[in-house]
Amino acid sequence: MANKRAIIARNDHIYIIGETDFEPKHIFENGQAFRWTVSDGAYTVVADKYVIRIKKLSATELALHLPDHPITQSPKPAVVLEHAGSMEDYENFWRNYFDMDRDYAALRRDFSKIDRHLKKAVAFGKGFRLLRQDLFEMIISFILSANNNIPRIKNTVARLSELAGEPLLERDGIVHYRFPTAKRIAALSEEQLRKTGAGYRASYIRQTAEILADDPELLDRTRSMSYHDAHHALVGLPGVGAKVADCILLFGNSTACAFPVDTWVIKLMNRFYLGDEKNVKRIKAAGVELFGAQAGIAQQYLFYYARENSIK
DNA sequence: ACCCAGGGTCGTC
DNA sequence: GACGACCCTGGG
Repeated sequence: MANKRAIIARNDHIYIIGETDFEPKHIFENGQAFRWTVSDGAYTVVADKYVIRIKKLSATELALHLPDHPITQSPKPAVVLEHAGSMEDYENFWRNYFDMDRDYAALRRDFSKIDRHLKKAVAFGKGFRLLRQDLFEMIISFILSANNNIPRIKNTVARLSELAGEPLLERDGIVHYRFPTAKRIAALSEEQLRKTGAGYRASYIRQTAEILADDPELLDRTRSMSYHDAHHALVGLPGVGAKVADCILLFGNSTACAFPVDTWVIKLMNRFYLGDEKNVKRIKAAGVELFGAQAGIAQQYLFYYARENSIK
C-alpha cells in the first residue's frame, strides 16, 4: 500500500502533506548536501536557482496555513517548502530534487527484512531521502570532501559560491549565491581557490572545472550511461576516485546502486558484517551483495545511524 | 598551546 | 596492492 500524500502549492509555498518519509534533519544532516543551514529547526537550503526554507508543521500550524482546505481536517505529518514556488516549480524541479517518486516506506520495509542492523538503522533514519542534486556541484563538493571534515567542506562551498556564483537574493540580511558554473570556476586562479579553504584540492578543482567547461555535455552524457560506464567516466576527472565518483552518482543522479566506501563505511561494514576486511573493492561488492540494487540507500541509513551514534 | 583527525586521492614503490 | 604525503581547521 503506497502512502497517500498530497502536494499543495499556495502563495509561493509548497506543502507536502501525509508523507511518512520526509524528515528535514535526516535528509540534510547526513553528509549528502552542503548548502544548508539550520535555525530553530528550520532548514534554509540553496538548490539550483532557489533559496527555500523547510519547516515541519503541526496539524494546528497546517490548519493556519491552509484554513479552508479539506486536507487539514485529519491530522497528518506536514512539511512546508517556503519560497519554493508554484506547482509548476514542484513538477519541474522539487519532485526530482527530493526523489519524490521513490517509495521510501516500501524500501524501509524491504531493508528491515534483510538483517537486524539495517532494521535498526532504517528505524533510526526514517524520513531520509536521496537528493538529486546538480552533478557539477556534487563533483566539486565531493572533491573537497577528501581527507576533510564536513564543517570545512560547507564553509569552502559557501565561499566558493560567493566568489564565483550568481547572487540570487537577499533574505534576513544574508545574500545567497547560486553554485558557480564550471566556466566560472575554471576562470579562477589556484590561489583564489585556495583562499576559499580548498587547500591542496584547489588544483584538482581547477583542472576538473576546466575539463567540464571545455566539454559541457560530458555530465549529461553520464546520466544515460550504465552505472559502470558513468563511474568510469567520473573517475577520469582529477581529484575524483572511486569513492567520490560513487557519491556523485548517488547524490547527483540518485543512482541507488552506487555504494560509497569511506572510513565510516569500512568501520560499520566490518563491525556489522565482515569482521576485518580492508580491501575497499571487496567491501563495496559485499554491500551490493547484501543490500541489492538500492544498496547505496541502505548505505546512507547505516552511515547516518553509525555517525549519529558514534559507532566506531 | 599543541595535537589530531577529518565522507580520499595521487604518486611511488 | 600497500604506504605516506597532503592544505587546513575545528575540537580535544
